Amino acid sequence: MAKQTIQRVADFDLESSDLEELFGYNLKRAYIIVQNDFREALGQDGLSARVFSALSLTVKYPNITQSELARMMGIERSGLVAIVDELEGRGCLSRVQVPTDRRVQALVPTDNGRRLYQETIAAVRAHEDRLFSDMTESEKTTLLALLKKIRQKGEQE
Amino acid sequence: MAKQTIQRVADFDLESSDLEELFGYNLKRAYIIVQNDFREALGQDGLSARVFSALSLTVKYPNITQSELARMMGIERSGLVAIVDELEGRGCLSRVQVPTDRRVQALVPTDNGRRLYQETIAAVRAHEDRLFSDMTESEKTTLLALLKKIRQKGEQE
DNA sequence: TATTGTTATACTCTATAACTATA
DNA sequence: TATAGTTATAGAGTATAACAATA
Repeated sequence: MAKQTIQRVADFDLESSDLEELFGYNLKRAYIIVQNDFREALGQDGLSARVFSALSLTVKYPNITQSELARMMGIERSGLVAIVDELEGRGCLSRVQVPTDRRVQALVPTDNGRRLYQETIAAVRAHEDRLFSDMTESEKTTLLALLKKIRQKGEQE
Repeated sequence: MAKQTIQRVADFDLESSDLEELFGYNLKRAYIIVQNDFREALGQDGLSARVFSALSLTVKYPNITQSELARMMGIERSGLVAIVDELEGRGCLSRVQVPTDRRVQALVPTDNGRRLYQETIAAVRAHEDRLFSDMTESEKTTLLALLKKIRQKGEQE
């Protein structure tokens, strides 16, 4: 059972690891928890986080192009193809030819896509409400503001 | 140039997307920024975040086993093999037979491993200090506390 | 029976590079 | 020349399932 080792680790637990003071480590651990809960909440054939994000932005900005969407999501154009394929396959949006520029395909949400989005955003909010139920409103507001501050700093550079 | 679309997106930018209010989305975006900066800061042949974490815990808890380490890092045992292989390949630790339980191989940091760890943790702290330089001490403390609160909640379940 | 370390394997997410059709 | 969408491909990082050795 390697009791010695387990014992010693427990003894040292009082002084925390260097990792516990790092933002990167804590962000990752927190993110994994939220993401796993997201997946469980949306179930077997629910949307993945990235597909949900793409649907959200398409519903918000109908006729958005894939390049614009990629830029907003912070990923490469090429990575969006599979995401849009999935949303098109689920009947959530159409790729529509734009007469003024035939290179572009505007993404247009269908009624079905809008309906699925409303259902999904409700489920996502319920999952976050539950997972963050032990935070006060003030703590939640602060946390969001600080996360956005990191994003601003990162996007400056 | 699909000016219409770009124009409309810009117009709507005033009211923010639903995603901006979600913890999952903001955590992911923030985490990606910190992680990319970590990679840049540590350079071409620097340690990856996960290898750095494993080294940190091995230095802190010499003689830890791989199973314990996996548990602490929140990943599967099998995933640790490649990480420990890399650290062994870099001469940062040894797998040592434990006489009392011959299934176990204790991870023992070498002097070289401890030296690399000290160099790396200094570089990591410098990277985080720089990246978070526009936050006050109070904001940083609050952010860490709130991230830990998410972790506690997640690990309860 | 259960656990440790390990291998094989597959899946998700992402990036890079090159292609095509347009502009 | 440059851009939009696409394909092919590769690389992290992770999980699951099974195995041998050992408890």
